[in-house]
Amino acid sequence: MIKAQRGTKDILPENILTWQRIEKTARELFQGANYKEIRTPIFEATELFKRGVGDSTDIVNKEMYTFSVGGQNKDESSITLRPENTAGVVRAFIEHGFSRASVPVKFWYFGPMFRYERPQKGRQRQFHQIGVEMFGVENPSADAEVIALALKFLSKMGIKELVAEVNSLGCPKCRDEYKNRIKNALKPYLDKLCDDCKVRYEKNPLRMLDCKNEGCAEIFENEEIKNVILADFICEECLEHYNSVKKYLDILKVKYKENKMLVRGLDYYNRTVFEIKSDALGSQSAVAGGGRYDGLVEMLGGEKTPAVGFALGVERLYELVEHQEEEKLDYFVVSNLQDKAIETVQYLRDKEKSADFDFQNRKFGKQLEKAGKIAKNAVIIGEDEVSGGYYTVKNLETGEQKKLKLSEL
RNA sequence: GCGGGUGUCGCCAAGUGGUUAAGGCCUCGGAUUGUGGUUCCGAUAUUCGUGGGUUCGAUCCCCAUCACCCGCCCCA
Repeated sequence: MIKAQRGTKDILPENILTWQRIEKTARELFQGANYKEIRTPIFEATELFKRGVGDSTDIVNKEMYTFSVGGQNKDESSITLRPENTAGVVRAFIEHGFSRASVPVKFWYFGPMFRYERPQKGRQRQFHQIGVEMFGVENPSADAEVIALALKFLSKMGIKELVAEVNSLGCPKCRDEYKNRIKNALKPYLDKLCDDCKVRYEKNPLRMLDCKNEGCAEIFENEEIKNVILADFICEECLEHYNSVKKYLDILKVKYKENKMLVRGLDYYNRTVFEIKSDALGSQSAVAGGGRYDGLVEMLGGEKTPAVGFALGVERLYELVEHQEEEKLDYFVVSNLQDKAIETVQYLRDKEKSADFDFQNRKFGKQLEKAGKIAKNAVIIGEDEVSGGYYTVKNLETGEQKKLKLSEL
C-alpha cells in the first residue's frame, strides 16, 4: 500500500475548518494592515537559497529538497523546493521592480515549505508558513509593526498570553567585532566545547550561544564569559534603533521580553530579531519568528533595500488553537421520490442554503436518521406532500414540523 | 545523523507459544415499506506494520526493515 510520504500529512475534512479559519483570519488582518498577498513558486533555483538563506545554515547544508531536471548545465537546472519563503519573496520583489514602487512595499503569504528533517511533533517535511515581509523602511516603527502584527494574529486566533522575545544582532560591522570578542574569550575553552560548537566557533560564533549542550552551557555561565556575552556590543546607531523598536512596542502595548541569547539560525538577519514561543508545544516551542534583513535584497542582486518580516508555523499554531465542530447542513431532503428530492435540493442550493439528500434512496426511517445526524432541518416529501402541494419541514433539534410552500423554505 | 519508546479492524482497545483473536465506538442491515437522535438483534480482522528465522506450532520468542511518537540538533 502506498502511504503519504514520511513527514507529510493529509489535511482531512474534519480538520479543514480550523485551517480555513486560520487562513481567513490572516487574510483579514494582513489586508487590513495594507499587506498584499503574494504567491510565489514552490520551487526556485537552488542558488537563491544558497545565497539567500545562507551557506552556513543547517537548512541549506542538510535539509533542502534539491534535484536537477533536464538541461546539461547542472547549475542552471538545479532547483530546490522552498525551505522558507523570504528568499522567494525577495526574488519576486527584485524581479518585478518593486524597488520602484512607493515605499513601503508590504506582502503576506501562506503556503507549504519543505525541509528534509527528522519528523517530530511540530515538525514535518512539508509544513506551512504564514508570513509577512515589509520592504523599504529602515525606521524602527516597521519592526514594531511586524512584531505587533504577529502577536495580533495569534491573539485573534484565540491564543493569549504569548510573549515575544526580542533581541538585536547589530549590523554586520558591530556584530563582527562582537564575534571576535566572543571568540577571544572562548579561546581557552575551545577544547571543552562540544563538536558542534567547535564548528560554530569558526563559522558562526553567535550560534554557540543557544547551544543546549550542558558542558557548553556551563562554560557560558562562567562569570568572565558571561560578561562578554551579555555586554552591550552593538554600535550607537544599532542601539538607537533597538531602543526605538522597544519604545514603539511600548506604545503599541506589546508585551515583550529581551533575550540576549536569541540568535536566529538564518544568515540574513541583522538588528532586530524576535521569536514567539509557547510551552504548550514541547521542544519545538517557537510558533513564529522573524526579524530585520537589511542586506538581503542587495545580496540577491537588487538595490539596497531595508526589510523586516516574520514567518509563523501553521501546524504549530494548529496545535494551539481551539477546534470547531463541523457545521450542520441547513436541510436534508428526506424522500423516496428521487425526482422530487434531487430537484428540491437543487432549488435549496440555488437559494444559498446548504442541502443534500440520500442518493441511495434508502428507507424513510434511515433517511431521517441520517438527516438527524448531519442537518438542522429535514424536508419531507412523500405522497401526501405531492398531492397536497406542500413540503413538510421538520426542525431536527426541536422535532417541530411545519407545512410550507416551496417559496417559504 | 544519534539516543529511547511503540506498532492488534476506519477509531479506541484486551489478549495468550497450541482448535473459532475479547469488548466499545463508527459503518451497514433488521425489529420499524411515512417520522430520527433511546432500545434490541445481526454483519464486518483467513489476521495481529512488513520480511525473514526459532519451533511440531507463533499475534505473542529472535533478527531485520518500515512507520509513528519522545528527546538531541536545527527551525516555524
